[in-house]
Amino acid sequence: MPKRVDHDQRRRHIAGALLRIAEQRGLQHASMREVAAEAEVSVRLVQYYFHTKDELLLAALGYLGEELGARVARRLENLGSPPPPRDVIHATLTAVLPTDAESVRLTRTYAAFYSLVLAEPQLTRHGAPQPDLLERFLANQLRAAQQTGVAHADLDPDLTASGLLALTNGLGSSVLGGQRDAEAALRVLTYHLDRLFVAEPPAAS
Amino acid sequence: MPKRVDHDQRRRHIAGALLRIAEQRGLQHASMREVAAEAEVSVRLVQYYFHTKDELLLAALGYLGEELGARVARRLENLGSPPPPRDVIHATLTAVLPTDAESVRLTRTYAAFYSLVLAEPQLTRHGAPQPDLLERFLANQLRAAQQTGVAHADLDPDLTASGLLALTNGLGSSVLGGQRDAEAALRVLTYHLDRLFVAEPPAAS
DNA sequence: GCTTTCATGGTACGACCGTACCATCAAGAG
DNA sequence: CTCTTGATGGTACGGTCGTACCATGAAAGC
Repeated sequence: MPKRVDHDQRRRHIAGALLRIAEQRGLQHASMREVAAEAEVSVRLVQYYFHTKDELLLAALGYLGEELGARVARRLENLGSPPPPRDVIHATLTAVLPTDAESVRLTRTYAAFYSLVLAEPQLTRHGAPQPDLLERFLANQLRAAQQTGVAHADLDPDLTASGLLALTNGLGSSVLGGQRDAEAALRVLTYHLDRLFVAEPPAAS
Repeated sequence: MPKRVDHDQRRRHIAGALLRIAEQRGLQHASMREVAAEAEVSVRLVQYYFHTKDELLLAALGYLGEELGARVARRLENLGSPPPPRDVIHATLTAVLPTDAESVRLTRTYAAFYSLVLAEPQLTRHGAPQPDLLERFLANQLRAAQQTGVAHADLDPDLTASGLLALTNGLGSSVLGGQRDAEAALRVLTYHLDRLFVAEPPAAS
């Protein structure tokens, strides 16, 4: 046997190069040659680890999803234990709002893939269950907040959770598009979050 | 002089072909040759009316903006006079939410341009003042609704208007992405709209 | 009636694309 | 030691891209 190589590491390295190009210059410039140059490997090697360009794109999108999930998880771990639902919701939403360098990078890269998967849905035939999952998570946090009395009781948790996620995505788009800066977006998000929770939470029992 | 031709009409015809391709197959497939074929003209003619591809893209984006503005205006005209602010807001937001065939077409086409202008901002150096304008319009409608007592008085009109627009854009993205159908999006939007207005408006004075 | 000029067609050029093909090197198996 | 095989490099092929170039009708001005 010749030298064995960690395929997963190589694939992540190359896919990372594609994600960097996608974020900085858009997927239009993510050709096999450009990706190879960015990863500092030969084009042949890109072909070797990803037999076709579609496979490379799909894998890169998967890694990107992993990165975003890891960011959300990391931010949730940094909260106290048990974390107040309001902090959980705030941390989750600001994790996907382009406010710092990492979230700008992630959301910009996602945006680069957005119109591609719109135009070629066969790339991701396994329907992404991610967003639905996040919505359910947020709705459950809202329900918990209602039961402890910190969130208004008359809220519909499902509709509110859907709205919060859509609001955050819309704000993120406007930030990336330059129509608003991150602080303004955060102000809008915080304002709407404030309206869901009671001003004076009941004294701890 | 030889036969004169209405340049504006020819440009709209060709740009319309590009917009059709962008909506149906994405801007990746909007090459000069494909646009010419879709418009049923020669490639030379596309070059003649748009000296470069960037000029074609930019003009098409402008025409698309015109179309969307016309749709919003048309829907606003169909309201009674004077139209209640709540109806104005609802009509404006549902105009940009992909609920019927026309709005799906418009938002899909916009989405196709989105990542392009993110990647190549020099395409639109004249910063689009459109969204800010729409936000101000919505904020003013909210203020009017507050003064007549149909909207809650403690709302911040600017932050609320920004939120409504971002919410609608986020909902639109999820509809186009297939994570939600149009009815579900409309349900979320209506729910949030309902929360802004008082349940029982004061009797007309 | 010639000549200018707008509108249009066809095509060629250089660049880049994704991918297939043909090699070579090196390390473990026998 | 040889042979198999995983990892890698280089390159060529067919295709499409945006654009430049060279044409040709046809209508209006003189």
